[in-house]
Amino acid sequence: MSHPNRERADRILDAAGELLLRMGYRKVAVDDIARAVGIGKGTVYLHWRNKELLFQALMMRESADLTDEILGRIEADPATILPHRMISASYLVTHRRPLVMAMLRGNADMFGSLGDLALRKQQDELRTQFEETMLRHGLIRSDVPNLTYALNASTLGFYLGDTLSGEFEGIPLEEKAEVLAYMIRTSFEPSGEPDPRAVADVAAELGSALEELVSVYRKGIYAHDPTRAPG
Amino acid sequence: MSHPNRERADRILDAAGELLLRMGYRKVAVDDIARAVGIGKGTVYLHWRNKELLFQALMMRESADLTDEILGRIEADPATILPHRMISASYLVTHRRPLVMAMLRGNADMFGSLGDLALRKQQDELRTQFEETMLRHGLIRSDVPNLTYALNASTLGFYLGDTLSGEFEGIPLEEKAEVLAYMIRTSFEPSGEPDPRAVADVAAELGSALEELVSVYRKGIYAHDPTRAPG
DNA sequence: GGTTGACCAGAAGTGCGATTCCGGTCAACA
DNA sequence: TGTTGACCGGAATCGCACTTCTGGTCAACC
Repeated sequence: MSHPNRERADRILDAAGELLLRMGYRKVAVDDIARAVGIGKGTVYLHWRNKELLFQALMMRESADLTDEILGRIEADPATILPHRMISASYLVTHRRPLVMAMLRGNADMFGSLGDLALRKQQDELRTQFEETMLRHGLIRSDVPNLTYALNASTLGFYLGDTLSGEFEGIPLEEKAEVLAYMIRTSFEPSGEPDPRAVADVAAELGSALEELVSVYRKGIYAHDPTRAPG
Repeated sequence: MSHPNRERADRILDAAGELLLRMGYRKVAVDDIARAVGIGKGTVYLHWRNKELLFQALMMRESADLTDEILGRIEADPATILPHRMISASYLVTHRRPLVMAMLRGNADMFGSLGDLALRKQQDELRTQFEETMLRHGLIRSDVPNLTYALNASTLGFYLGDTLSGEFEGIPLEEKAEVLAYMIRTSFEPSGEPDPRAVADVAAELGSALEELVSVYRKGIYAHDPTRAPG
């Protein structure tokens, strides 16, 4: 038991994700997943203590991949960390991942999967650090009232708009991302060209924070906890 | 039947609103409403052909009052029509009306009440006219990409944020409205002082459009249609 | 030691008859 | 003529027994 096959774990997660998209959390039986992979049901339990942890792992892997994607963009072009580019890139990357979108939408299904996870704290800290770093380097205006709320509320509608109403379904994702970028740039960034030095510094600082986040994610994916809760 | 008492109609709507807030659409029986007013159930049907129309009337009255409130502000100070003030004023006024908020939230309950109403078209036209007029008078920047979507998506989060998550519950409504105003002003309005002449013109133009809307609302409230649908 | 799948308990779903509820009508009444 | 409330039918809800499903375990097997 000491070292369950990591490659097999990934195959399990692949199958779980596929089934999740097709049938929703409720309808996916652990047995289905095992059969799809061609292993016994018990084997799944060698990897994760229960069904919920399995799906948590799936979401963590998805989040890790997503974050990696953003990291890649930052490496390719440090200016990606500019708020309007960072936020619109996140929007695009998120919307192109069906599992993540399903998670964002699926309030009813699979709640708790990431809801009460300790990762929330991690993500909050990242957000706070993002804002603080940007402010410190002058890449976000200092006169924005209630920055945290402002960013949240202004951005939220872009994520939720598609879900309800479907009024703007026809607009291509890229165009929506550009609208979001426009709004962030005009409302939250100073006018004029950003200082390249500041950009490089922030890219380094945020890059390592993101790498840290990815490693926390990845650690969580395969961490099956053999201890049993008392009681 | 020809002229059911208008004052009585208002008392019925008062009771309906109160009960609606307390128990939700489903649980409110027409009998409850009648009893609360102290009249017979049949009398209610002298005013509206069925329950749904009654609640539609309630929502129209609420919308009319709300619009009137905004009109009052415009009259008191024409500069209220500036996008950032108009939108934040609407936000405030809306959030202070429990019935309207209940309507916005209550997807499950009372759907169709205003959903498939022809008023949508009316409101869409108003929105379009708002944008078009603002652009024409130079009170909205002409370089905003996809203006309609931009305004919608940027604003939506402020209305929905409170509903889900409750993360920012502690922030006073006025402060949130100011954040919204800041975002609209910086993203959608030109820099520099607005031309007072343009403000006055737009105030007049939009004022009459809003008055028109109010009169459509008011007409709808008491308009019981004696004709019966065929079939 | 690693893996399996038959097995179990309890949770979730189903079917359906009995019951309650309530929107809408209309004969009777003031 | 305006108003009422008893009444009706259909729809929603409830109760409950019966069935199916499925997360998790563990003895047996490789």
